[in-house]
Amino acid sequence: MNIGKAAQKAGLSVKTVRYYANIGMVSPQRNTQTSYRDYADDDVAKLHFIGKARRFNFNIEECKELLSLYEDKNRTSQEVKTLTLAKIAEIDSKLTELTSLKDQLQLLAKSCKGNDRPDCPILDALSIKP
Amino acid sequence: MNIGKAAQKAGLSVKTVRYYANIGMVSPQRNTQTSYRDYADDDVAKLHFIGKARRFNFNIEECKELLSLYEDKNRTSQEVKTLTLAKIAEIDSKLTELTSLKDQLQLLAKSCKGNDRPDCPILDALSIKP
DNA sequence: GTAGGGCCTCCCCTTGGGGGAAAGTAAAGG
DNA sequence: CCTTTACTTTCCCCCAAGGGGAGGCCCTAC
Repeated sequence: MNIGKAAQKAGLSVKTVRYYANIGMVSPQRNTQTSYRDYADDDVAKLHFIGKARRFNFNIEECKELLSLYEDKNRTSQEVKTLTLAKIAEIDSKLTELTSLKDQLQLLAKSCKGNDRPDCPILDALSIKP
Repeated sequence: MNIGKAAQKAGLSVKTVRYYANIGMVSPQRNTQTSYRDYADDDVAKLHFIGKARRFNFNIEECKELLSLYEDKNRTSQEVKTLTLAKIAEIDSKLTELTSLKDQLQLLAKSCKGNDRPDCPILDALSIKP
């Protein structure tokens, strides 16, 4: 099938699917006359797989790893689990960081009256030396 | 002072400081002979202010807003507080999203034995249609 | 025949700078 | 005074993960 149909089936944009082809992640056959990309059902399954992995915050490089594991019938489940745990840890540290930021901002916001006067503890905090 | 000294005082890289000059966020004087940027203490204070705001996850455009409020002695504290609350809300929605991702990944990881066998519920989940 | 839509490649754009080249400048050492 | 070294300048390319659009084929429908 053509790229438009494949993209639609996989729930991705045509641009995205073409990008994945360009970086060699999902390489469809080519129609020799038209040079149109020709996606098999198997390709669409991969695209769909990648789409889900991306939504789970795996980046392109990690998606490539997952995809090669997905295609390797001899992989161990441990290999996949390791990647997943690493991703969880990564998300966790991001969560910690964001939570800390939020807490600090909330403290600042609470200390600021938010009225018509110019004195603002938030700006004061941002100007304090280190 | 020269850019290196200013960057060091502000705790930023020279590249970053030059970038902020290029986008018109902190515009130092120029030495007319050498065309070296010449940072005043006031400029360094702004750089430092921006550095802190960036660490609070404010993007460049928001930093510009904060900076103009910072420089405007007639601003109301409400204007600043509004920006801060918006940033808190933004961080909050990011937290929600990441937490949901983490929960889903943890469910998957828990269901995967992580052993030498090839059967892997994680990959299975990624291949399920939607 | 021609109008529309789908597909192709190619190029520029995004954020917030990083890396490095080529060339001018300043400060320190012999 | 001369050289070396450190600093600064502008300029250009690079990152992720595509998005937007131009210009040009290809196919189908009317």
